[in-house]
Amino acid sequence: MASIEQQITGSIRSCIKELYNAEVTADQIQLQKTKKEFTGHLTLVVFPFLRQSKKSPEQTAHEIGEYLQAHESSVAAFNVIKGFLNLTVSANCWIQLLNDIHAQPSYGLVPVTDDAKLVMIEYSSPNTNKPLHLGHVRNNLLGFSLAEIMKANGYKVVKTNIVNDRGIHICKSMLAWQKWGEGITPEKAGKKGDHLIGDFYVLFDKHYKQELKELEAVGLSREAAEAQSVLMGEAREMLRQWEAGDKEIRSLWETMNSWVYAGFAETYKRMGVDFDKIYYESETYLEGKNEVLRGVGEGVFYAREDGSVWADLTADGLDEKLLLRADGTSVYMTQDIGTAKLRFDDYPIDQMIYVVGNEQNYHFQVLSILLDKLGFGFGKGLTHFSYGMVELPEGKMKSREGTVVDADDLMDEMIRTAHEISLELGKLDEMTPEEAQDISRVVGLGSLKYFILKVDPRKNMTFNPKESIDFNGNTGPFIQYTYARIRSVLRKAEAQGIVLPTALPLDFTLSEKEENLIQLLSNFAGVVREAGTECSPALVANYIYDLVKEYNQFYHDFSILREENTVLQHFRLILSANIANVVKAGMSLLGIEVPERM
RNA sequence: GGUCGGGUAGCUCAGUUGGAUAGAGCAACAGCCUUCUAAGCUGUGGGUCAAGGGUUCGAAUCCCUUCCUGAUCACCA
Repeated sequence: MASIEQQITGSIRSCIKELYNAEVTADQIQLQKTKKEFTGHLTLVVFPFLRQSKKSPEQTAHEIGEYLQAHESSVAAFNVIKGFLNLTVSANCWIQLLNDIHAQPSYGLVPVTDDAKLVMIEYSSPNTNKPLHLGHVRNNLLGFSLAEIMKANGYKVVKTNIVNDRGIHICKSMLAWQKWGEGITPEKAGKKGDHLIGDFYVLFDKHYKQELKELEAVGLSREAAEAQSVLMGEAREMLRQWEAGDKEIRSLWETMNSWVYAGFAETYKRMGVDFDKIYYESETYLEGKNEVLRGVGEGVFYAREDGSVWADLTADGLDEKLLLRADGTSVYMTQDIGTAKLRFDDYPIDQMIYVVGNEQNYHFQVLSILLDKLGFGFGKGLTHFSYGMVELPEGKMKSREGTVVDADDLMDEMIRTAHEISLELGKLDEMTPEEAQDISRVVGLGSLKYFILKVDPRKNMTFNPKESIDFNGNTGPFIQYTYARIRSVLRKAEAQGIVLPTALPLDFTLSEKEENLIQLLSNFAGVVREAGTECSPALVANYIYDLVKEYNQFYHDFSILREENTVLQHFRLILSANIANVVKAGMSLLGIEVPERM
């Protein structure tokens, strides 16, 4: 079905040709939504055609308007204000459009075909020495939502996670456990594994700081103290033993990591995100080293006298980048090269998207060039989906100062607050404890997710826990509430024995607001498509809010179920049902559940 | 200092390929529960779109300069 816009655009082209004998392409025609304060649905900006018409803007607009009214069936009326031609689309066109939407169960979503492009999305990417925090929450929500949006645009999607499971950081936790916690397990401590390991990491840092203080007290400089630290020396030694494959160390490492993974799994599950394939750096970093050495052999990279390996990117406007240390060990970049290679060996990836914070913009710029130099065709095409930091009203998050917001605590807090507010409002009165708990979960997590996703990813954002759980305004609960109310109306209609037709008759009158609602509703497909190219869940979020707000404002004042005119009642129920469907589909693109009642 | 973001109402944010008088929400104040669910709706006040210049019929949007702010420029990940 050609959309109304496409149909009218076509007519405008013929019009320009006939009236002014000039060819214009479709993208020269600016057909946009008419602003609220003017009558009409679609507005044509005629300024670009003045050159062809050689007449005043008003006169040109009038001529085009008259032509369209005569030749284009969907245009019922027009008015001209300055250089703007406002077109009113006929009511039966809108009803036809609603019928079309109503006939499509998954309206707005593109089905995935066998020959669809495959896009891999990497997100989350935690370290195994501490639990997930607020920064990860934004990352996880963006990554998951992005995957859903890409699927809705007809892509095959593989969600992946690269776990940074090796390195000095996990050795610090392991060492602290050996020294001050031998024998403790998550079960014994009554704690999630990731939190337990995080505690030992903090414990290491505490003892390390104390040691530095003591060394500085006897006259050593900061640098000398750091160099002499026994604790840090032991941690480094442990890393060396790990790399050498020491059985005991490896076994401890596996045990402790398994605790962390169990903890992560719980957090991911509650957050509602998942992965199709998990990579571990302990399994990919050697591959990167091989690739770098191959690069040296091919003259793409070069080795210095001390044995370290570098890439010279000055020709690309960047500087020189280290790829292997003098002792032959690999760095972050090396691992990412290895991981990229393994992924492309595993899957026929057409596009690779990395969801990683904007502090790594430079890293991905370099990675792209390095992969390209190594001959990987996908290097240049990789996408770094970069997002800004999450700050608190009090200022920046700093793990060392203990101002980190833990992901588990945060979710607990949101759910608890949702429960308290619901209870206070009497919303839970007629529910079983299980139902009440589920609603609290859906609403609490929904408000958190929506609050984070509605913001343009590129921007740094302030997360205000108090405001986020505000149940008014542009929030998840407001949308969930409207959805629940529509569902309630539909349930009651069914209970009253109202049977909805599969299609509405085309010849009855609609109010202007209802026509606008259909227009807004029909934009869903376009928004999803655009979000796919722009990679922005925020686009979807703000669209849903607009739609829901518009619906609420209009339908708040009268009772659909008491409508006397049957056709009008059917129309309003069908419109409501389709808005509910679109809201549900849109929220699901954001990874947010909608409740049947609340 | 180099590179890359960001700067829109007191606060949090929208603002489509440049289009009409720049929009929401929060906060403040004033109304609305015999109504399909008041987690809602209605109304009022609130702006030099960081500043200056340029491009044109037309700029929050594009270009240049300046200011503020964030990230990055590690043999950390």
